[in-house]
Amino acid sequence: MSRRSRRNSGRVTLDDVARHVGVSKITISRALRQPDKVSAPLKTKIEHAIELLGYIPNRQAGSLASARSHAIALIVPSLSNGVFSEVLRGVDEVFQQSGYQVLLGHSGYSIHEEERLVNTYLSYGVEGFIVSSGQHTERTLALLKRSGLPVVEMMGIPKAPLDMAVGLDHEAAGHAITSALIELGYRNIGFGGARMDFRAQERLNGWRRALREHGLDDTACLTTFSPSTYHLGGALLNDIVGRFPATEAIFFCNDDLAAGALFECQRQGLRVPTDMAVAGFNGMDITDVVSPRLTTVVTPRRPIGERAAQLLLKRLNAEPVEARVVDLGFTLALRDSTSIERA
Amino acid sequence: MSRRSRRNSGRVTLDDVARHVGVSKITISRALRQPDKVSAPLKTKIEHAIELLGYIPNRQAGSLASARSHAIALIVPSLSNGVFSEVLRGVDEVFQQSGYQVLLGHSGYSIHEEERLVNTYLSYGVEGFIVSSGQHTERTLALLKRSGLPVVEMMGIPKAPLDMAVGLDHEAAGHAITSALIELGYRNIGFGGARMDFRAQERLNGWRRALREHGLDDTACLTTFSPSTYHLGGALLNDIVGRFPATEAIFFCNDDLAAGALFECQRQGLRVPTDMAVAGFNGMDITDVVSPRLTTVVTPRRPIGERAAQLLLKRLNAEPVEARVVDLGFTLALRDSTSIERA
DNA sequence: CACGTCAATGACACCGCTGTCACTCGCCAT
DNA sequence: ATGGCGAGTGACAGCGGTGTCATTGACGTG
Repeated sequence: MSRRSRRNSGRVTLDDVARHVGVSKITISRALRQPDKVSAPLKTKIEHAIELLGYIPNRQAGSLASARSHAIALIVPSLSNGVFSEVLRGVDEVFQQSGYQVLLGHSGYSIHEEERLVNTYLSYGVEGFIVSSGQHTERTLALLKRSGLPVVEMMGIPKAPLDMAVGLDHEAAGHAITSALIELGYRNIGFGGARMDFRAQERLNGWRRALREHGLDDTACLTTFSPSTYHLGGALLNDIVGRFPATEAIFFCNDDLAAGALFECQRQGLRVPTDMAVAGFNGMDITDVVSPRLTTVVTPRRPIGERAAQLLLKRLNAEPVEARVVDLGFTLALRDSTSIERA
Repeated sequence: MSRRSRRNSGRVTLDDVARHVGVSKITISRALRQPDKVSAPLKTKIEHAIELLGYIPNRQAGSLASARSHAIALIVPSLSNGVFSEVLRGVDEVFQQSGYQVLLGHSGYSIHEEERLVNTYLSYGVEGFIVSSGQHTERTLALLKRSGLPVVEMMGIPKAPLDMAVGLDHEAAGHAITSALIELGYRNIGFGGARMDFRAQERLNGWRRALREHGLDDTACLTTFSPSTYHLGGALLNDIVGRFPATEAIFFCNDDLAAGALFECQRQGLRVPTDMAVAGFNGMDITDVVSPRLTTVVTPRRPIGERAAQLLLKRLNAEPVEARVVDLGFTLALRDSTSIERA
């Protein structure tokens, strides 16, 4: 009697469970989704049958029938960058018990790969997006707009948000740290950048504005689009020192570069901060354990993830969202690597 | 005429495209999946219509109808751990052009969360799994077995592989690095471990075996299940030195701890390796840029990811797999942090 | 006692796509 | 002229669930 049609996949289905229990399949479906609508004894029998048969619901079929995927997409530029793994943790925490599945993708800092991912996730029927702020392709924008789905851009604060946004003002942060260095007495301040995405560029703009406001020179700037590594931090340091020997301090666009530069200084016997002051960006763990401890801009990575997830969740539940754009700010951590004890 | 039934989601469907072009929907489907079966002029018209209408295929429907999801699941313990982000890169690279979608999940080192993820991905109808080796729940094993899907365990070499496996022998690696330290002349060698998962435990076992083989003391061992951090590396160093003052060298179960210990030494003015030798595990970038450079065991993380993906892909394509278990080995990097220049 | 109400369950169509098989038509070999 | 063949296209029935509405029977109420 349990003969299967030719096309049947062989998996245990709702029908199999229903037949085993002797009820209709819709009752099984209800027992799983609206347990209070099914009588207790029947529910118990159904649970046993499910366990016995090893039934696993088919989400594809469920989503198709209900036009609900209960999934959202989170697209980050990189998964090897510690910055995003903390954001991810924040997002995960919020969505953990929400009943939504988080589909995670990484674009490798490519807006075309991002576009591909958006397309893929749309074809999966996700109900919302968390993407990182910055540039998107025209097509990405069109896809998101046409989908009508809620979108949260995170990390930066876009000038023209697609929908919602959570992050911080990277230009202001770059300006703040540079101003602090100036206040400490540094005059020849360089900039070292790698993986110059939109936000790194903004930090650079802040650095430049601060210097110009004080009538200081803003030529000691070296950047590359290569991925950021410790090694590259050391290389940038050497390049900057080589080309701009007067440099007293360098603001690196992230902590990896700053730490790499610090290590290079140690290797060369350059004293930090006496011979060279170094500042980073993000406030990663490493800045707090090296000697001297690294000055940096602490960014609220995990809160950004949490807040982005909360915003999206509210919109998914059709709850009102107080503010569509949330600036979570930043904190300056002025530490030993830029101390004032100079000659 | 384009009136929609009440249940229609409002999205553009294959039918909409078909009506627009004036052919049947199966032809549109074919134009997308088997382009050579559709005449050239028609194909062009179809492409235009798809572009114009903004049609995005519904993967749920497609998977349901074809009983193929073209997706595989990759479950790693952690996404903040740099080790796995490299594995991930290897996997991604192989699957990039394969037509398979990689669904990525992280278990947070919890076998119960892993079980939940396996269940979730099965309900998505994935066609294969890459999971990390080590302990699994009974239920996880049952689910995987019952599914009949190909499974690759990666990182370690399980004694009883579920199906396929790619990795290295962590016990042998722990033994090798400890033996190397002994050969260098160290006699009081400690072990510091955090996030003591299955593989870290194996490294510890290797450390112990090496010491015993040489009649050396194996009590200077401190471990914790807490997540591994730089800070914790420093704390473990202090604890070990405090409780086992004779310790001359410490093998840490990963590079984060080793680097943290090195930084703590620097802070305290302890000379490395003269006062204390330090070794790590994995060969992360940082080991190569700090001063002194850290001795470590270099593990083939990216190749593990690539190989795991290749194995899975072969099985998905029903190609023969030469070896179900692949040991990719490891390399000792004996560097300055364990140099022989002792007093 | 008739009636409305509510809890519990079922029947049926449909979500959007693909497997399968059938059909049409032009062309070439016989 | 006839038949066979392959390229190009279509009809139909699912895939495994869920939305919607109907049905049944027990119970409380005036």
